Amino acid sequence: MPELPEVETVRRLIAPHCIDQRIAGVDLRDFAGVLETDLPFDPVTAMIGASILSVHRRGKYLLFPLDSGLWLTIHLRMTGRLIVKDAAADPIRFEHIAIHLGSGEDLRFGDQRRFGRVTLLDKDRIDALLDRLGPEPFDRKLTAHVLHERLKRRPGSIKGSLLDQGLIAGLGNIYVDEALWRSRIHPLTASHSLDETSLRRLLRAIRYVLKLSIQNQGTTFSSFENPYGERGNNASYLKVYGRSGERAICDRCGGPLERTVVAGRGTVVCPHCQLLPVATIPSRQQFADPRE
DNA sequence: CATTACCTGCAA
DNA sequence: TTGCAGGTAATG
Repeated sequence: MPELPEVETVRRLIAPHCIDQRIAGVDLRDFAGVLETDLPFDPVTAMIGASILSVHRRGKYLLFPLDSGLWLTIHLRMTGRLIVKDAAADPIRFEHIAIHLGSGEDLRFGDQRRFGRVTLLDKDRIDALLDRLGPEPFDRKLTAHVLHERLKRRPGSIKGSLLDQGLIAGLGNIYVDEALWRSRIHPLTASHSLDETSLRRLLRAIRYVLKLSIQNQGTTFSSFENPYGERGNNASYLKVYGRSGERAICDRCGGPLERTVVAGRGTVVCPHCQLLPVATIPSRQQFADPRE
């Protein structure tokens, strides 16, 4: 579910419910492993009584600095949901943790696939975590020139690079495919072969597709819900992601869209608009034994 | 680099 | 019944 626009949507909607709220209690349910910490004390005890100072997003992480100096972080991974509920409300589907706030409301975390994590970190650990992430896509210091410097000696496909949170933080499979379509770059293009002009187009496209989706409160494909249980409205604005199959037609040239696998992920391209340049990353299909 | 593992539900 | 899913870390 959640890439940068979905996580940002969650952040914006939960922030007014969380800021300056004291954590009155924490309930773990069937899956206690959802709450992780490296700290040498019990995270539940450490959270109770602390107040949430603010709600930030960095890449796909939600960050809650507490007045105790510790930081609560939440990563939704694939199917995590963060829902605001009255404390008396029934558990949400796949609920794993409820954070009771002083207001009488709860922040409920649920996750069908149990990949998501809630963690409690100290300053050093949060710094280490954030240091691993590349720049935010909207960071003004992130320019085509900077991207070029970082990509020009990098192996692998541009799609693989864009999915790497250490290069640029917050993109996932949906918005990588969308940005590549919009900038007419084939996902298999070798990262190092893109010149600054192409990267300027790519960066503009990344910002465009992210901003559009944030305006639409994110993309709901199957499971994403905002903290009030509502769907995002961005799916109908997608040009390629999820549009493989029969009459999936490129909005630009009218040709058929094509589904492949790049960087291990399902990928949709317009093979006409997104020209495969000379320098590409060999794909498994290209070298597959024809006898197979 | 690709593949596997982590989990579960759902559509084909 | 199989394969696939919006993510990421670990492994080969």
